[in-house]
Amino acid sequence: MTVDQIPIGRFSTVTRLTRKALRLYDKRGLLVPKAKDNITGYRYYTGDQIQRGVRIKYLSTLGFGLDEIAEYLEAEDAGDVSRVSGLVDARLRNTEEELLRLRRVASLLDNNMELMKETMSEPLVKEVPETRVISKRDKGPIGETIGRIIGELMAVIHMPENQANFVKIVGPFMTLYHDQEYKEHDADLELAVPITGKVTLSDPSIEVKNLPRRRVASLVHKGSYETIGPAYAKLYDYVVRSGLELSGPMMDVYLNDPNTVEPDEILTEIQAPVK
Amino acid sequence: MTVDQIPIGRFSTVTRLTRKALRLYDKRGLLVPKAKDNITGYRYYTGDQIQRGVRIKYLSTLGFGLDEIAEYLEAEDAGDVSRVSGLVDARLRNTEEELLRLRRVASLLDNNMELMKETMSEPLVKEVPETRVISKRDKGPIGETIGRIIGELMAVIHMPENQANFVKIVGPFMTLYHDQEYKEHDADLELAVPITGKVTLSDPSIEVKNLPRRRVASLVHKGSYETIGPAYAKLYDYVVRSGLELSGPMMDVYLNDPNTVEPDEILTEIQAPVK
DNA sequence: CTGAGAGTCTCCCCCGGGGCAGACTCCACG
DNA sequence: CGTGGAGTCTGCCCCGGGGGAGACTCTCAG
Repeated sequence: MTVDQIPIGRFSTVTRLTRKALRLYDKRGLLVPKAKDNITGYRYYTGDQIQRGVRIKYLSTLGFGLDEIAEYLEAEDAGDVSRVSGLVDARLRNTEEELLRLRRVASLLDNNMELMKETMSEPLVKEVPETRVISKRDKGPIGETIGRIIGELMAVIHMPENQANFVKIVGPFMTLYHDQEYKEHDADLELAVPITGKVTLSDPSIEVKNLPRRRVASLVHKGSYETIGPAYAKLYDYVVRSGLELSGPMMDVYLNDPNTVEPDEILTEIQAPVK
Repeated sequence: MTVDQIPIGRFSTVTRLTRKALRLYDKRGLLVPKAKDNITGYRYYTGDQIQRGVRIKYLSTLGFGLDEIAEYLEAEDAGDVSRVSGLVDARLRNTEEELLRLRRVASLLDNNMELMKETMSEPLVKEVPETRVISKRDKGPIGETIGRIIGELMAVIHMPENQANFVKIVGPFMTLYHDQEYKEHDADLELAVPITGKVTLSDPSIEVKNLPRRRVASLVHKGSYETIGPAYAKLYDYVVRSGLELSGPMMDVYLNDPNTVEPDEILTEIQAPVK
């Protein structure tokens, strides 16, 4: 069947994958042409490979990465329905997060910069008393990880034993940034929330402890997290001008609930520990 | 002022730009540390540079590329309001397109693959008569370019002279893919729409001509463009099985208006010219 | 049979950084 | 004054391809 000797250009038009992509998939082992003339190096695909090519293209427009696509196709061929739908669910969740983010971005671009003035309070230095908190420290991509850990802490607090012991949240959630630099994808984060009551812990990575009394420079920012930049700059400027020195991890304190409040009504207190 | 000797780690926390990003911006000339110890290579930033860093971070979360950011900041410093708002508008348009696309993707992921069956007609071979069209051929990113050219053609058709001469659209828009392979970012496209009446042309790149009579293998696909893959595969399979040979650019014919109809009701006819 | 034009090959640099290795440097403490 | 740990440096490979160069090959027409 000479019909089944499809060169890359033709295969490209029918699968709507670019040549560049096809060569890459060949190298990665994702879609290897059935025949390759190893004198000239020409790739020749067969008719059966079109299905796989189309599948790959589709999954790729849905936003799957190449490794995920390989896994997906493998699971599909093996009839492993749960693995397939797990991958789809994960992708759907990512897509929806991205949608939320882009909506925020679009609204910022739309009423451009208007709201950026006067969206923060004046910085001040204050004393924060010792606080009993439940907390967990972990590493990961900054946004997801914060959400995930908050969920885990909430789960512990709402366990029947703890509810029976009247464990209660008595202050806002806060994030401690333990890195000495800003990281986005592998940040070292600690989430903490003030509580009362006798807590039973099951997960060893979650602990109850006292955040020590500390002096902080602090400032409250109003608006979505994307616009928090100037607040950090202002707080730092204030610290330097006051002749103070930073002495510990920065903290974000979530004064209201970002999930229930409009994005531009979100209140975040930034605390910078000083000596 | 030793205070103004800010090493990269500290500068990173206060601007929320990663070190990697800062080093890149240095190399690209976007944000060059005021001082660099050229024995040790250590970068030292100053307090004034924080503003610029914060600006860059903000623009970058809005989705601007580094070149655009440089242009934006330059225009902003020069007080060139129109250039700034031009950049913002362009970004907003891109963001909104991306939102539309992600919404389609999310809905595909949600009711996963259910609709993919029976969303295309059986392929057939037919004779298409010679047709008088107004058309324009151009290169560019596939999605945008199609939209743009359609807009240009519509503008010509709706010019007063042409309306006075009863120029009318008498058939669906169609795209001819002139590349011998699939391209995404620099596709060679021709948009055409059947018309009647005596047309006055102003733009030399737009022409009125006859699409010659031709024999095509054809199939109608129902659904958003992301799911069109299997239709191409099926049509190609049909062509090969029928012992036919492809002989010209593939065409997409838009049987209804993608902008007014629900995404999964979109009808696209695919035509593959055969000998 | 030969040439031209179309198709294909590999290699290299680009985006906007992330992750890591190996080497160097800074600062504070003893 | 030395040393250890934290901070920083450069350089390399990775993502998922896009763009282009320079060389080779295929096929069709004369």
